[in-house]
Amino acid sequence: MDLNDAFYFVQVVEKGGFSAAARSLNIPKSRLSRRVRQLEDDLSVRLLQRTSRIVTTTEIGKEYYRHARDALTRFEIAETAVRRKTNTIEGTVTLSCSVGMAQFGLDQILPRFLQDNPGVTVVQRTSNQMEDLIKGGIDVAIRGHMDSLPDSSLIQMRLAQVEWHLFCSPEYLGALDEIDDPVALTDHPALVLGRPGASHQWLLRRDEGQTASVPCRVRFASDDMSTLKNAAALSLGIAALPAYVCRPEVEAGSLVRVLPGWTAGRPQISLLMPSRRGLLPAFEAFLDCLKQEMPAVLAGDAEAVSG
Amino acid sequence: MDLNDAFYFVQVVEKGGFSAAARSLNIPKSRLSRRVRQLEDDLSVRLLQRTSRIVTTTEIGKEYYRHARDALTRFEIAETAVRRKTNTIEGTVTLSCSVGMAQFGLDQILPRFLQDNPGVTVVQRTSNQMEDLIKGGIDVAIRGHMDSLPDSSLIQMRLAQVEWHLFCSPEYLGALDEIDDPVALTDHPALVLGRPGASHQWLLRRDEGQTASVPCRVRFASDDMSTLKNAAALSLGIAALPAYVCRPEVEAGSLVRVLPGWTAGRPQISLLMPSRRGLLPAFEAFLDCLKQEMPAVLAGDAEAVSG
DNA sequence: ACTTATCGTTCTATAAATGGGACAATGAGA
DNA sequence: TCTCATTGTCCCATTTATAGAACGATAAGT
Repeated sequence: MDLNDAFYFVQVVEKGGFSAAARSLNIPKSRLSRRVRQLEDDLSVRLLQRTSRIVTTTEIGKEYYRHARDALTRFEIAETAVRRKTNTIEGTVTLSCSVGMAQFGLDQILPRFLQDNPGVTVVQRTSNQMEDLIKGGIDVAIRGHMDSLPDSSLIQMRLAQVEWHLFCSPEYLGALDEIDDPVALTDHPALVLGRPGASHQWLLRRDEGQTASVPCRVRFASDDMSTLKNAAALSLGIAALPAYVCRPEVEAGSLVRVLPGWTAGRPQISLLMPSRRGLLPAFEAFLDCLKQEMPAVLAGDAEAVSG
Repeated sequence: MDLNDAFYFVQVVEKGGFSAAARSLNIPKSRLSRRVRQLEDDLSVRLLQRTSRIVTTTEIGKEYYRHARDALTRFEIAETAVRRKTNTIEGTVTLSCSVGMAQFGLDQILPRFLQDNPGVTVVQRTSNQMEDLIKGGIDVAIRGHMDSLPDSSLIQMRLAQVEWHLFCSPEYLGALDEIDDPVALTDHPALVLGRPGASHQWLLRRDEGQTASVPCRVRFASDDMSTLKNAAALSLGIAALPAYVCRPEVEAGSLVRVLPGWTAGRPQISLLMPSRRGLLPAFEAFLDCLKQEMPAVLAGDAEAVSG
């Protein structure tokens, strides 16, 4: 059963003949003749009676026509629904990101995007574990990573490069006095993101390329950057965190940077998506928004903070 | 837009993958892969996200699926409606025949056929003019004709051969006494079927092959055989009519045959239909019924009358 | 009774879709 | 960690459908 044959048949019925339908569809009438006959053979029934001049629909042909016309209308609805979403900026974008990225990067960008694109729905799924995009039905993920991501079938796009710095409270820094040597931080209490092993160390790098590995004492480990910031502000130790995450506290004076000139990592922030094919305008608008806004929110201001 | 692609897509969604759908449909998966991709290209949108292991439906793919599934169900309904009629004896048969055939041949056959086939509807259209079957949406026509019918795209089937005889009332015959020579009928008042010209004549033929052309005087011309019979029974003249038409009156004694041994024509009764392709069981049952019953009703009994 | 235009069908070189295997990627199970 | 089975995609010889002209048939116009 070839569904297109039903379409051709419906056209012939509606235009009142093979030639008229052929003109209307801009296809050769030989095709119509062949396909309609094929449909009749498949159904083992005559749908049209034809002479060389006129075509009429048999009783059963009329019945088939009614149902087929109905079915075709549904297909048109299906197509229209899709085309509307491919022509207007609307639909749903599902985003995966880390909790930190959600709180300190996207919290500014997403509301603005939603305001600018009233037709778009955004579903944000925060998780500190990298999820399977395709299994999870995720359109796009934002991830930070130090080295280049492992090969996969996913499309990758670089969004920004951010810097991690060491932060502590002004009081804590005062106790340290003006230190300039990473070694001086050895065995200081560390406020660590994630689940560190038994031993932990800060991997620092100076602008000139000089590196230092500073062993430290894990005082507090958490998945949550907010809590780490608070712990640092309460002088519980030194936290390695993205610069953009701590910017408000640095400006407010509740946190200060330790060892300016040394970074605690320069991860790449990348965007991952399953495919580049057939992107909805809503999705492309979302990508454009991220590509435009993220560098300013993350890296650009991070430099401002470090300066 | 290839509607089959939508079908393939729906199958892939429902079976949860290309391979599963391919197994289910017993088609190579390469086709599914290609056709679904074609559909996505046509719609300029991604409907499925795929890795080498799993397939998930995108948001817009889900929406398209719902509508397409709906449309496909309608197509299934369309096909089922047809298949039911091709598997069971039901439907409508439209029949065209002359008024005389309706009154004196089919009046016995059609009610019996309708009783035997409760699912079948018969539409009878009586007319003494040959109608265009295809224009009129007529499935089958029954026509009498003397010579072979002109070539046409119609299918022809011989049903029976009938005899026309000359009839008059017993009183009228009594007045004639036992005539045996057609010439004796010259200028008798004729009760003529149809629209005769200024002059009219009976074309008679004897069993042995002898022929005679008898000029007569048109006293009454009508399209209606019933009226002609009545006119003959009222001794208004001599009518040439099909034997089967006058059988009841002959048996009742209100009409007698003039010149037994001479016939006033032996027209062929034929069945005409637009095509032999894709006949419904209901229609075939109708044909079978006619082929079986007509000879008995027309020719068989006509011979019995003439014997 | 002509001609002319148009109808649906048929024919055949050409273009397009197909099938089946090869392939890389990826989970499951050992 | 290392098979091994299975996933979806890609490739290319083969099959299939197609386009366009030719065709016979049929109304309409003259």
